[in-house]
Amino acid sequence: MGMRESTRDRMLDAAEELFFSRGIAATPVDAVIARAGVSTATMYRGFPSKEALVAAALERRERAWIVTWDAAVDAAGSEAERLLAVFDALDDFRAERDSARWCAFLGAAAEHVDADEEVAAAVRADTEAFRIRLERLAADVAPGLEHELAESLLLVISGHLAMRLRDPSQSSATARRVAHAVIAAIAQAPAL
Amino acid sequence: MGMRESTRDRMLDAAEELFFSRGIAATPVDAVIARAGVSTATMYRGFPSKEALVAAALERRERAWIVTWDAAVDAAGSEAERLLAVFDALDDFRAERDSARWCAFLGAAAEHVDADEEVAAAVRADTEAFRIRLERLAADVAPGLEHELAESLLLVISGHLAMRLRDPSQSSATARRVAHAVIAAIAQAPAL
DNA sequence: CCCAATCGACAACGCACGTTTCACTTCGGC
DNA sequence: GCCGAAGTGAAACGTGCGTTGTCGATTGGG
Repeated sequence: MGMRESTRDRMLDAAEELFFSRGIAATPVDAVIARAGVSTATMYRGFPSKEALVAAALERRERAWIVTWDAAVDAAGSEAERLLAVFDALDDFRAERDSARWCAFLGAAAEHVDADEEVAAAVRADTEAFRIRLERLAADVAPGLEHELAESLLLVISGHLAMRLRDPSQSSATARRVAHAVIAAIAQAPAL
Repeated sequence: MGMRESTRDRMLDAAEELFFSRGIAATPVDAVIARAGVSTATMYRGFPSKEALVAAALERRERAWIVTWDAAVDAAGSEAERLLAVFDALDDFRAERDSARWCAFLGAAAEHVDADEEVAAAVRADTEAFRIRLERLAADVAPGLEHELAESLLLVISGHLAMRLRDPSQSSATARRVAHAVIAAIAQAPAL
């Protein structure tokens, strides 16, 4: 019933590269199959549907993103720098793969509006994981206000990713500057 | 060659409501036609293609958004309040129409990745108009730094809209707070 | 009142895409 | 070397959708 790991990897590689750079709806299953060098039957034996393939690709990307993020946080110094390291991770992640011109989860959320429970669940899981990790880092910078700070930073990061959707070459400098202002405002004036 | 104005309006009403709430690709032309109470032939006599209909709906929405935004700016007091009025306008715009649960232009950008010149042009035009109007308002708050401030606020607004994509009921409070911090940081420390 | 423009109803075409099936071949552990 | 699992290649199906065409009814300005 299963499929060989190398085959599965090739399929997910192709799915990631095509779905998340050209768009999910705009990429036919045939294109993924051709890119992976796999037959139609093989794909449908490994994944029940296109949607399942999309969800699997999203989940694998989520795990890869966490690894990149963790590495950037570990490389940072102060608590504030560890919090801002998410922008380094964003840059690293984009540099590593062509398909990360913009956020796959943002794109998936925009394409699958109210439908597709499997994909929607992956998007929700990503957002939640993101928020929780931000809160953990924010607690070291602004104890007691980590919820507020994390929510604000989540908005800044989403804004950066949304800007990238229109202009994929956009640097993270503006986002970093905004994030810095937010951290300063919350950390320096905790009574605000 | 033309079409009666009332017919065109009904078509654009239906297009806006369906395309921008359910998604463009997920909405067949038939659905728009049915909703507008119009025949297939009539629609294709007025618009050469689905893409043209989408572009026309985007352009009309752009104009409506500008009206809402202007009204909110005029209702505001100080220069800083006039700059922050964009969030009031965002709330007003969403309250006025169901289809404004999230940003139509953000959604269109996500769905039409590299293709569709007509739609892409409308998205670019919206982003540019947005930036220019923000710069004009920002010039009164932080003279000489209006480009920097406008770019930051554009990011904050995009972030708010992206968050709404995942949770359409999200209020603009967080975005407003972040925007306030950005304005304070740039206006109070112009040498930064 | 008339005529031309506009519109509605409906059928049809063509195509692209997701999915299934089938007959056959290759791979890999026992 | 055997045998089941995994993969190939190609064809086919069903369907949904964008688009076109026809034709009779409706409309509205001169």
